[in-house]
Amino acid sequence: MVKIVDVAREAGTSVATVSRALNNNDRVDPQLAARVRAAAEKLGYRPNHLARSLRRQRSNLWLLIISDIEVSFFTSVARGVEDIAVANGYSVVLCNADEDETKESQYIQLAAAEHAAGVIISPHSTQTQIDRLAADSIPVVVIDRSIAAPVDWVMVDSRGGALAATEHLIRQGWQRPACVTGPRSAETAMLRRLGYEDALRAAGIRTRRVAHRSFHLDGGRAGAASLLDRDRPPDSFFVANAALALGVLQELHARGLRPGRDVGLICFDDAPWAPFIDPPISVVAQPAYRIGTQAATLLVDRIGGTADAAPRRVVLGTDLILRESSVHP
Amino acid sequence: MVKIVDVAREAGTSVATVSRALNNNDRVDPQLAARVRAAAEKLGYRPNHLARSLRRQRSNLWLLIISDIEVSFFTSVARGVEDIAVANGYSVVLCNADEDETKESQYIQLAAAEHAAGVIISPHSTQTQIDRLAADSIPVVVIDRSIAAPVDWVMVDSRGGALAATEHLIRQGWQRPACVTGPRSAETAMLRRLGYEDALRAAGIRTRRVAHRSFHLDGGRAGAASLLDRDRPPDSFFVANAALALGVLQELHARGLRPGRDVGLICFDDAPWAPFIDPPISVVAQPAYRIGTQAATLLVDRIGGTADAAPRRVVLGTDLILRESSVHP
DNA sequence: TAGGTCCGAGAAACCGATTACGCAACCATC
DNA sequence: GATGGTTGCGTAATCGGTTTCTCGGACCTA
Repeated sequence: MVKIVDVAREAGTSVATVSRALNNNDRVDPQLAARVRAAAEKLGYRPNHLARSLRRQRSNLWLLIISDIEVSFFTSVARGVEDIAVANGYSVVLCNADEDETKESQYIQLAAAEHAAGVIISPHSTQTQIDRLAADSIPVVVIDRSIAAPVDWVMVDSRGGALAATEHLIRQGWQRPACVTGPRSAETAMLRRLGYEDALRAAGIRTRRVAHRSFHLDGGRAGAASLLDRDRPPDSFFVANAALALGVLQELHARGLRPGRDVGLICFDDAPWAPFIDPPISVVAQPAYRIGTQAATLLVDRIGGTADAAPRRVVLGTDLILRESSVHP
Repeated sequence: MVKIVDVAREAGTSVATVSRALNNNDRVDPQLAARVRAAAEKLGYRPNHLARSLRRQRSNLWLLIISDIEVSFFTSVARGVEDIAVANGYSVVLCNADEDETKESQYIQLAAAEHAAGVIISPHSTQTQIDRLAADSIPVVVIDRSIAAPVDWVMVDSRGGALAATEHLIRQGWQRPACVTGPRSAETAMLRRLGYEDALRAAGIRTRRVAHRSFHLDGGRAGAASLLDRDRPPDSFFVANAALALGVLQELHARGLRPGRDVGLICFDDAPWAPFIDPPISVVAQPAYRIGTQAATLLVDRIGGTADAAPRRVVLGTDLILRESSVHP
């Protein structure tokens, strides 16, 4: 492993000059700098990131802490984050907190131990200890969920998306829309419920048909079943995420109900399979990749800029993608 | 940030002893060790990973270099890797090479610069410069594709899986199976084609119906179209991965052909949506999570053990999951 | 009691970069 | 021509741990 002294010797100069020439933040005679660069090139010198980070008290690693790596929404986010990170000379450590508070807090500790340059996190709950990062002055950007602490965040307009989706169902002619959403503790679940209720209110529909379940396939199935077993069952569903929607689809299928004919169906998240289900599913698409790039851009700014600039909040809009599952016959 | 000298002062001992006590690899008086641990606990001491890694000449980071982060196969692998890594005190840097040779080689450089403890990689091609890692004596485990270099790897029995899938189609009564697979340069694409051909040979079917396309939706659609436009078109499809299968589905749909009635269809990879397509898709399931844990386990062993132990190769079997798309009416 | 062995712990070197500090050369000003 | 300010570069301190080296004392043996 060739190190900086080797380059210095080759170029006939000191290590300080090599460092300055290669990081060109300081004044070095252009000719000398060229000689240094040539020497570095010739020897194939690669700076040791560990040494550099130790001295600088800051590595060039970002931690991206997401709640579930197998959810396509998060992988798209991750891709967006990574593209921007790499373009700015950072590397991304992907951490899968798995909806587990303990794991999440371990990763937050890790960020400190590795002296991460920054953290992007979709917090498990409002209890998430963002302040620990602030204590080590590690910049943070929060995604997907809002948070009380004064930090940058990027969110999607969940309520607005839910409103648009439910309005669409009603405009199609469905009379009794229901909402299958996530747990009350999840902010996105609540916001999507609220958007659904906004639409009902606007349309003068009194009966709220809401099921809160865990954000998984089983939850969707159970939620749909409980709603369909009511006295005046719903004729259409607004579902708060893709995993839930698969469960709802299962239950509908089991009861011989076909979306786009017997019931209406629209859900959050444009999962890659949504167009290929029969019938293709109407969705509220979240700009997942853009959430990633936006969050990453905020982080780059925050790292470069002053630490105490006012927090910036970005709310991205959703797109309504209409397919066949929501059609009223 | 509390550091090791603070702990030493608190415990009334030297930094060397603190280091030894906390890493308990050396003999320290148990009572003293307890005092040190108590002091560390009291002060909330967290070792600085950068300093440790610099001295040890090895960090506790793994690089996981995968070819496409949005493919569910790889996210499952990633999850498997991460679970084992974290259990062994490592953290995983997820690197998305995006089927791009340049990006891949940058990540390989990064592994050296960060003095990664190990690398798990699904190599872009046989040209992948694994040897650069060997030069820095960074342990490597290769996944998904085999490779000439003497390294550990974990693969799936692609050929066997393809054989089983095609045999199944033939046994169902389909007469003219075709194969839509990836580019010739991809080993998995070729192995799956070979398995398909093994089955044809065994059944005495002469006509090979094969389309090589890129491993994407568009490739699947184009491949299916070209096969269906032949004089004696296929009546069934063995498709080499899930993205291709979506394209094939599109093309079938466009021509009014329904899997499980007009044509047979089976594909590699049990994508999360496969059971929810109408009709549900029969698949050859790869044990993606287990590939991850296996690779990670090999890496842990390799890091701990001698560097020049003989390379170990693991081939995991596939599971045939039969749903409706492959049924012969 | 003297001499040898063993064990635990402290002092100091070390990992490889960045950077504070200081020196020398050069230029401009009075 | 002395003074003061720049500029360009080298020396050495520094980041925070781990590990080697060394030494003092306890223990054992003769």
